[in-house]
Amino acid sequence: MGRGRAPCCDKSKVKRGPWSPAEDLRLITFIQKHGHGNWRALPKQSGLLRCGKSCRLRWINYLRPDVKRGNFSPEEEETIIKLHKTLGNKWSKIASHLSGRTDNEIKNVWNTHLKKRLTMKDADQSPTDEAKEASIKECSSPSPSSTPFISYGDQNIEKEVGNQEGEDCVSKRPPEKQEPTTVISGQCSPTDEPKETSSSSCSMSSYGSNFSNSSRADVTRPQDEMMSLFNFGGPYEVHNALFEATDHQEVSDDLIEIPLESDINFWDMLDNLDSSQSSEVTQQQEFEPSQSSNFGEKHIKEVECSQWLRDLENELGLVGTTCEDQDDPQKNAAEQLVAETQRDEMILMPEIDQGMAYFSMWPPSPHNCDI
DNA sequence: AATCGGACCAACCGCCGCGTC
DNA sequence: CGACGCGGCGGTTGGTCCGAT
Repeated sequence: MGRGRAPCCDKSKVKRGPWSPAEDLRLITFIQKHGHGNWRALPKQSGLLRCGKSCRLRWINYLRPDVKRGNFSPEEEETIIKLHKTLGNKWSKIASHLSGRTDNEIKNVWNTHLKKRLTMKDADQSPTDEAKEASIKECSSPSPSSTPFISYGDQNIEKEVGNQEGEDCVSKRPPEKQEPTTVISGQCSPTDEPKETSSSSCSMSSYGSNFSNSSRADVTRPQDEMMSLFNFGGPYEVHNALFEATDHQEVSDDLIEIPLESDINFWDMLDNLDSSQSSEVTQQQEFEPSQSSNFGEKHIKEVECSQWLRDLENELGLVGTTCEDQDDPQKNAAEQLVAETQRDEMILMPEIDQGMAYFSMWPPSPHNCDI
């Protein structure tokens, strides 16, 4: 405390703004392999042009396997309201009681509608409007499809919320803890307020991904759509298996075979495909080759990468490219991909298929997403 | 069809607390 | 014991989307 605050990173050398799919993938892959022991060092080790804080934030708020996406269920909202009553703006504490929810997300929900809802209630002590109905619904008639997500297993919720009457709908709900990647069926629950449940929320479930939920942004943002195709959960279902292992720093390589930082070309290819990617600092500059050798699996990865690229090219119809050489084929594939991508304004989307990652093209426009 | 304003959310910023040296 | 580094937290902002006009 009271110490001069050192900047977390050199802002001039890091990329800022929205994360690209390639960056997400790189971060995910790196953390899968190595965990996130040191956030500050992570960007350099992974080759990301981001500050460690940004990586951490991205991971915690979005990429983490157990992060839950989508609309908050009425039960969750009720819990937030109650916890906020006692804890105030301690978003992280509140988040700790809502499994899969991040403080940032809770904060957003609070600031966007919960706060308004409460002020409406306060303004009108005898509400007869929608707010009242909504609140009644929330407590009295949870839809069978709207499984509560609250981690009621957190027994200390009642310690911290000591003044909870215990008569509320929340406390009456069974401690039903769901799998982190379970589809959030409540999104389309009839109990949801229409204004907060976009119709597209439901339709997105047709993606076949658990990332089906929710918010408008989830539906329309390219990276979200991309991730829905990951076959990941959470947003990234990558994981349940993967990240259980990651947390223990032991990831079996057969789980996901996305070429990691050992192949700069791969990441460059991805980065090139991302039109928004800044090219101020090259990966090569930031990432020292010696680091890649530390991983000791370079050769294996090259083979895997080669195989991966072959599949990729097959997937993309880029047949005819020889893949015997490690560099040129990749480069050719990348160049073709870049050309095609730029032409079609498409972005490479990865899929994980039985341990083999490959990419499929996907339409960035929501209009093209009616699968 | 175009414009505008609100809603929403991801990401950034700066401060704080804790652990380590 | 103080300086430093790092992670975490909460507030705020900027961008995007959508509905209303």
